Amino acid sequence: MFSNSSKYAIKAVLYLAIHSSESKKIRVKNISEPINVPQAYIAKLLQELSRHRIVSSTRGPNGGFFLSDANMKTLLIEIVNVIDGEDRLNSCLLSLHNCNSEKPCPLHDFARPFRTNFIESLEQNTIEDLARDVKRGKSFLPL
Amino acid sequence: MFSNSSKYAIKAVLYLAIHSSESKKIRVKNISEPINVPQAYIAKLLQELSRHRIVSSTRGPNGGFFLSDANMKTLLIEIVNVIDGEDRLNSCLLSLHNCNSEKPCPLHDFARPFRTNFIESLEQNTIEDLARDVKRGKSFLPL
DNA sequence: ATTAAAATATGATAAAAGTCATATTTAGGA
DNA sequence: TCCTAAATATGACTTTTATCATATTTTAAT
Ligand code: FES
Ligand code: FES
Repeated sequence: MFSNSSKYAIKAVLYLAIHSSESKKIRVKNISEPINVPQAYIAKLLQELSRHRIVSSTRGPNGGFFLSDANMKTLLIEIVNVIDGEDRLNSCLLSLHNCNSEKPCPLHDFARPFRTNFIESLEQNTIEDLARDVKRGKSFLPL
Repeated sequence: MFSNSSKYAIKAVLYLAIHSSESKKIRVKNISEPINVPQAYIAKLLQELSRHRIVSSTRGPNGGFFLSDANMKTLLIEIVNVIDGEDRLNSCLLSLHNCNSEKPCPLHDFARPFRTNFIESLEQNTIEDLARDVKRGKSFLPL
């Protein structure tokens, strides 16, 4: 479904959503441990996310990563698209490329309802929404 | 969702379901082309499937692969499990391992209803069912 | 029996995904 | 201004997945 990298990215951004703010930056060392991802790996992913303005960062002493108010509105699909590319979630289950709902492949109907639904969830929900669920005890960490 | 190998395997078995029989064996050369998978690759997968009695085969002249009546009853999940292992479809979206419906991770509810449903389809439908859909014009090839 | 045609077993190579290492740049504090 | 702490850029290494190649075994036909 997601690549490993996307899972890591989501975990990292969610961690920042819950624990960081403009006035409380977190450095990569202190992100990697609680989300259980190798430091050098998550550093690279955060840099990529930063380039796409999905997370914010400042360098130097007391620098680190954080989510701005705007960052909190990031849709989950944006994170996945940046890391995995736009095709991964949409491609045919059997990788047939000229298939669609008019000419569905033999597995199309097994998965379509779910997939549509799932992708819509990713398109409609923000990081802020996920963080809120956690705060309300609707979903759980640790990551 | 599926690995490439699983997709190939499903395509190959489905092709056999539609075109082969005990009295009409098909050799690997004549499977690989219509399903659009490299010959050496699909050969290896068919051997693995054969070892697990998901397809049948005989060697020597006029040999080849085919599906016995029993093979036609193979559940789709069996193919996937043989090729991808049993965990791939079931693991948490964020790869958290101590998560369940009691303590769902932040993405759990996005995907669970659909995933359960999808896996059930794979557990309930056989290759024969897929082939029937194709024959009835409910779903389409080519692979 | 001999030969040829097929699957089978085994392993080598290539490409992609995941992981690690390090030199450079930026920003803050002494 | 100079030093230090942080992200950034770049690239090397490792593991997994995908792909290709080949020698062996089995079976059928002559
Ligand atoms: S999943 Fe194959 S046609 Fe839609
Ligand atoms: S998908 Fe993560 S807990 Fe179920």
